[in-house]
Parts: sequence; C-alpha cells; structure tokens
Amino acid sequence: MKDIIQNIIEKTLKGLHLPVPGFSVDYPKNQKFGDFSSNVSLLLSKELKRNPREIAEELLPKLSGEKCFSKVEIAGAGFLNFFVADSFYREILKDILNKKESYGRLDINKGKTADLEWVSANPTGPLHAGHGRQVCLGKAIANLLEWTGYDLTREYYYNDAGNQMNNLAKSVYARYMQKFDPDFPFPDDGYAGDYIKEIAEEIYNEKKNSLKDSEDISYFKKKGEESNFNRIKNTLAKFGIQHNVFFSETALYKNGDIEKLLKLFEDKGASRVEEGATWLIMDKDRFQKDKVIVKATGEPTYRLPDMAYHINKVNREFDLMVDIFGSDHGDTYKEVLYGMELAGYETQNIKVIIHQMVTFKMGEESVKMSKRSDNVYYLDDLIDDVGVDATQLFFVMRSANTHLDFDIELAKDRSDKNPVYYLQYAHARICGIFRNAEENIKDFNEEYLSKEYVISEPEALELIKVLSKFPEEVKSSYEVLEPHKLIYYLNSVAEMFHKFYHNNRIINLEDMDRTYARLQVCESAKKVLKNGFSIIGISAPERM
RNA sequence: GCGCCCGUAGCUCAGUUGGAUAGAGCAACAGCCUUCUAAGCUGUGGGUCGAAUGUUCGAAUCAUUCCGGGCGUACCA
Repeated sequence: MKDIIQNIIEKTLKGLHLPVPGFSVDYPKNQKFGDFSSNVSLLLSKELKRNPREIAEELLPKLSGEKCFSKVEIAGAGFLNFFVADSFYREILKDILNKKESYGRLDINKGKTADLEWVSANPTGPLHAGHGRQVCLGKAIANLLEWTGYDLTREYYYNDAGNQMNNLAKSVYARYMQKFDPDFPFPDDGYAGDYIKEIAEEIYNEKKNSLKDSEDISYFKKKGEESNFNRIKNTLAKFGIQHNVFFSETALYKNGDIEKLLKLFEDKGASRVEEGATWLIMDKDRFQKDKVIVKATGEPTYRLPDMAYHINKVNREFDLMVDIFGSDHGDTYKEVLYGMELAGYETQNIKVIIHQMVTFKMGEESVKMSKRSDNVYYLDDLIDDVGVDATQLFFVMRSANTHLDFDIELAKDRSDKNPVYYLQYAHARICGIFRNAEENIKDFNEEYLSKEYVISEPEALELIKVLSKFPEEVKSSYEVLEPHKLIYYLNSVAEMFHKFYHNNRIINLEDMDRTYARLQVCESAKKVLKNGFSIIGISAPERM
C-alpha cells in the first residue's frame, strides 16, 4: 500500500515537472493525521527554497483526484495526510481470505538460496540456558528468510579438532577410571557436569574394564561427542529445529582446505612466521595487531579453519549467508572476514548477527551458568521450567543487540502478567468463536468466506487496517533480520482484535449477514496471528 | 588504553535510513463479567530520552566530548 502511494506521488510530481526527492510515506502516530502521510513537500522546500505548504497546495488537487483516497489534507509544516477509502479495506479482507496460510509470504527472494549458520556449540556438553537466545533467535530468522522466498539451508558448524574435544575425552576417561579408582585425578580444566559421568557409565556398561588404563582415549572422545550431540539435537528438536547440515572442522583438514588456505596466504605474502608461529598480517587501521593462525605447536588457531569454512560456504554459491554469534565473538568474525578478503574472496553476501548476553533472574536471584561448575542451568531445565513457547518468545522479544534480562518467574507465570498469553489468547479466543459458530449456526460451512458483506464497525475497520500491514511488517523485519519487530506488530493485532471482540458480539442469529461479515474479520485476524506465530516460532493454541 | 554494544516511565523494554503531543507490558490506582474464554476491555497517575555542545525548518534518532554498564582485546573456541 505504501508503495502504491509512493508511486502516485511520484507520478504527480512528474506531471507538475517537479524534481523527485527521496521522500517517505509513513503511518502517522496520530489517527487524525490520516492513514498515511508523506514528508515530500518538506523535502522539496529544501531543494526549491520555497515554502513547504505552498508546494503542498500545488500537489493537493491532483492527489485528491485519486480514487483510493477518501480525503487528502495538508497539515503542520506541510505534511500531506492521506485518508484511505473504505473500499480499500474490503479488498484487503478478500486478499487475506484468499491467501490464507500464505498471506504475508513474499517472493522478493524467490529463486535465491540462503544459508543460516547458528547454534554451532561444540559437542562438549548439553546446551545451557544462555545458548537459548541464539537457538530461538536463529529459529525465527530462519523462518523469516523462508517467508521472503529463500530456499534455506540450516547449518551447524562445530570445532571437533581442537583442545576442547581433547578435554572432553580426558574428562570422560577420568570419570571412567574413577569407576575403578575413586581417587583417579580429574583434569583441572575438565568438564564437571554430571552428563560426563553418564557417558562414562555407558562406556563402562558396554566395555566393562577392557579400556582400563588405555593409552588411546579416542574412543572416549568419540562416545562423548556422540552422546553430547544427541543431547543437543534432542534439545533443538523440542523447538522443532532440524539443521540440514552439520559441518565438522575435521572435514576441512581431511579435504586439504586448511592447508591450501595457509599456502595461499604464504604465496600472497599475507602471512609471516615469527617465534615458530604463523601470523596473518592485518590492516593496522582496522586491527590492533597481527593474529596467529598457526601456533608454534603446529596446530592452527580457530581462525584458520573458520576462514576455510566460510570460504567453503562462499564456494557453495549461496546468495546470502547469515551467521549468528554471541557478543563474545564480536571481534573475531571481523578477523575471519578480513582473512577471506586477503585470500581473495568476496564477503559482501555474508551477514553477521551479534547478540548480547543473557542474564537469568529467578525473582531477585540471578542464575549462574558456568560450564565448569556442575551446577549449570541447562536449556532443557529452562524449557521444563517455563515451556517451549515462553522460552521462544522471551528470547526473540527483544532486539538482539541489547542485553537481555530473562525473568524466569515471569515466563513461568500462567497469568495475565505473562506476555506470551496475550498473543496466544487472541488466537484461542477466535477459535472459541468458531466452535460456537459450528454449534449454533445451522448448516455452518465455509461458503460465507467467499461472499462480500458490508463491514461498518469502526473496530473492524481498524483491525483490517492493522492486518493489511502484515506483509510490510514481514518485509521490514526481514530487512534488518530482527524478528522482535514482528512480535510488537502481532501484539497490535491481538490488541485490535480484543477491542473488536469486546465491543461487538460476533455471532448474532438474528442478523446473519452481520454475523458472517464479522466472522470474515475474525478469520482473517486468525490467519495473520497464526502466520505471524509460525514465523516467530510459537504455537497457535486452539484453546487455553 | 583500544574496539564493538548498550543507557528511554518505579521495573523489563519498543521507538534510532532526522518528522507532528516519546510508546508498550508489568507494578500502582479507579471502573467493566445473567451474553461467543475477564489469560480480556476502559480510564488515571508516572519522563531533564545518561550529560553537554554542535548540525537545521525540526534531534530520543546524526556528529563530537564526557559519565556509567556489558563483552572483547589469547600461540582458548
């Protein structure tokens, strides 16, 4: 709709031989300023050095002639305010009822491919509650990408070649050995969680004492990785998340990519050797100092495989690649991208989303999440405490780049305090109305959906106006990859529906035309809520 | 020290490609259930948008400086 108005204004400007500035069409905050407003004459006044109201007066007669407006006004310093004709809203309603589950789906990225990499926790243990932010954010962004038409690959990259996995192996081995000798030393930097004991227990049950005092602990690594991955995948499954690709760092060693990249840096003179380590030469304007890519021990640091991994992705020719990282990786991804540029690869199709950390609060108490202690608040614990939907909504509700305070007591609360229920209740309420319709209206069937009725209730028109914004909201949420915007929008849908419901009895057997008209409005609100929920990743309950 | 992010109502946060009277939820207070779910609706109170200066028709939004908080600044990932 905004686009339509934008086009009309452009057409009018050209008709009057005026320049076309980069003006905007917006929804005004205050209703008395109409359904849409534009700052076009203010911008023109700057360019033409003329009074903005004067310019607006000149545009007005042409714009008022357009049939989709009931009224066009000049206000304030020279804003143009547009009032949309009622017939427009009936068209919107028809559109929603036709498109149903696909209302809001866009084709702006049809035929393009995208890759979203997220979670990517190393399989050294179960996901903890802090991972939840990334898990849920990624889930919503994945949906958002698909709703704009992308053919999406969901990807999980894990480092299984470094120290952390050796630590895992040592930790499992120590727990296994403690079955025989309770005093067997546990490594200082080992993983203390109980799940390690469980893995050791499994190995013991399977192998008994046959691995006792073994030199080669690779079996412990393999079992540990397997078991931890199962836990992680199991947790992700609770959110309905299934990655298409699990990409292992080891694969990059096996196929020679890492060696190739190192050679490439050497040939280009982009690296140097000092004190036995290989350093990548960084641009001093952007980075403080050079970075080690191969340690003196001969092992690469995480940077080199990360670069090789992203080059691998670029070579798979996605139109868009999105990575989601926590703020602790805020600087390192820049190094990785810079490294890729040095190697001669384009990075402009890679978008990186950085999210800030999460603090969990249980009432006044804050909950700790240290991996080293065995008193960890796992993501599974959080789901058990507050449920999948509340977890998803709470994590996605805020913009990614601000710190998040997760109030567990509030999320757990099954009352009106909890924002999850406000949204879901609107959907459940509509379902209740349809249950009522099926029971009380003789021969109730869906034929009424294709008929045209008069809609006159002001709340209904307001509601339809809000519903008409849904596709634009999906688009603007997509453009910045910030699904929380959609939640605020859906909140306004729920709010307008509740007002409509409160002031108008939907089903009135005395006046079936009006009943059907209102049911059409309910049906379209239900579709927008359901479609919106499916993007942000929460369920649409039929009853509550 | 340097880099990135943040500072908006008592609390948690929207709003930041410059636009009209700065919003929501919770908390506080006052109303609305013989009618499709009151997990709802209606109303009241609550603000130096961290501070200052600048840019201009106009600044929560942009620039500079300062103050306060988080993360990073590894031959950890």
